[in-house]
Amino acid sequence: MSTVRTRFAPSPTGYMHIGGMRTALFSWLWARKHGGQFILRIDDTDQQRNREEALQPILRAFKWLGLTWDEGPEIGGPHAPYFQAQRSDKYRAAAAKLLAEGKAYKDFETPEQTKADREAAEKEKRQYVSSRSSLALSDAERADLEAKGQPYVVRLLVPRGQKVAIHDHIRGDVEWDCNLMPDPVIQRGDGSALYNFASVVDDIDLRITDVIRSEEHLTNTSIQMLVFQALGAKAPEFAHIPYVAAPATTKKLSKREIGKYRTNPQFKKLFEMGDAVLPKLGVAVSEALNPVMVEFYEQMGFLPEAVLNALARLGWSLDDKTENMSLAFVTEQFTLDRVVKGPAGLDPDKLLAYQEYWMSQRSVEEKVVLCLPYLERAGMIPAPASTEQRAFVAKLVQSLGPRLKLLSDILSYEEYFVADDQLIYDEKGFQKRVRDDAGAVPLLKDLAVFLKTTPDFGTAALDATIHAWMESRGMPMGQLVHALRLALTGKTAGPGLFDCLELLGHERSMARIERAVARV
RNA sequence: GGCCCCAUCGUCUAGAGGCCUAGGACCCAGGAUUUUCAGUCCUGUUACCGGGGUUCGAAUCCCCGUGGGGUCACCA
Repeated sequence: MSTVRTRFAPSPTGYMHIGGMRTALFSWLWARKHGGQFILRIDDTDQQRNREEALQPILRAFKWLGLTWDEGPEIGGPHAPYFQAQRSDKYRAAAAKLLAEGKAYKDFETPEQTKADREAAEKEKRQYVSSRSSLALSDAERADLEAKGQPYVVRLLVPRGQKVAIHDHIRGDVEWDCNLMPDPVIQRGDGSALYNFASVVDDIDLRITDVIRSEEHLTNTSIQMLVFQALGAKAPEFAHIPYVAAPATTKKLSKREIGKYRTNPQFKKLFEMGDAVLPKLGVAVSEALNPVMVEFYEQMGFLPEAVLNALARLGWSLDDKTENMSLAFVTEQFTLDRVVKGPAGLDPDKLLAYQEYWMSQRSVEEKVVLCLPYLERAGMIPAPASTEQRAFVAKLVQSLGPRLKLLSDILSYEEYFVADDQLIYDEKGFQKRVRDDAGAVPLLKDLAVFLKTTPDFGTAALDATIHAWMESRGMPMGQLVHALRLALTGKTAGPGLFDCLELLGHERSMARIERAVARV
């Protein structure tokens, strides 16, 4: 049995589609599960733009998620080049071979004529098939036309009177009637190859054994099978997995619908999170950076394992209960027969749930390392953070605990990074908990006096002393908590109160209490 | 329109003839814990697209509808 070789063949479009990523993941999993190779091939046949730049975000997404490739851009391989634009001679040679063997023919019909034929067939409600008028030409006539520079395309001669069939790993047996297929163009007038042809030539050349791709290619497979046959090559195994749909729909997730997705009830949340966070990092939700793109999730501070987990569970399941799975585990367990047949909508809520789980698996130290760049990019701490700052962030992350869901959530705790006189208050909360609460101000004043003589500002010590202090006054903690939190952080919610005090320390806590009392 | 694919809670899914008065997770709603929030722990609501078969028995097999989707290029 030969080694399993799968491939993913993106076009360098400047971003990585999350649905494409899911397809790539399944392909990667299949190769890795079998100890085979995963190849990245770039379909850049008609790219005018800067390839390098347009390719980077795609490679970046693979790297971020840890989906390594064995052959392809940056690393090359035994079947280089891996860019279709650099392989045109191979396609031309293959086309010439088919031409010589009579399995393809030069079609001198003008595009206008072909189009008219197609439309006529449509009007008469009959299946359009190629006229093959050029096939009736004599060799002399053909030579004459070529000599005169009459442009032509090369079409594959579809063998009439038979069927093409595949045994798809997910769809089962699927077949098409060749009598209903027009002869597909495999080479353009300018000599360049078309996708359905180039793709097959490459799959043969790269020794691809398993083609795992999105189901929108299912129909293409009929043509490709004929090309494999014409080229005398063994066709690979096919697995057409369902496409990823927009949240709560069965429609293919598309970059063109981004405007609509903003109002999609499930998707909305993600857009709003992006709007709130991304500007702090100096970027913004855009055509290239939005919840359809992998990079969005990276920028927002999702963990790779969360995105991977969500993607793996989109259209695939292990059993009736296993939800949280690492990439290594999924690699071990992945099988194509457990891929669901229907399209699956991306579920932002579920993704968030996986994110919470995987965040809970990370140590405080790990979270700190991952959060620091966010704070630095947002300018909340100076670029190379000092040892003291790192220690402070560690303490904050520790106190935040499960409140930190996305790495970028750290950005919403500015109150721990601003100067005391710059603190912004939740005015509604301040009104309710401080101004309108008759007991609040006197209590805060008394507390300030008491804290002056409280040297130990550790959470545990504060917990004990303040509880005792309140008890001595015959008051429940509830009386103090809200007003004090508002005074210290300007907010109505946050980490435990004693954590807030310890984080800010003696001096800053005192200053903030005084400022709060003064602004009433 | 032709061809092809698909169809279980709101969502992601389990289910390969009896284990199904359909299971899990997310979401949602209650409750408990708690100084707030978050978390955690309980509890709860909600689904087999419709109609015919086959069978002692169908979510599961077959057929027909219906619905959804993909694809029909000198795009990939």
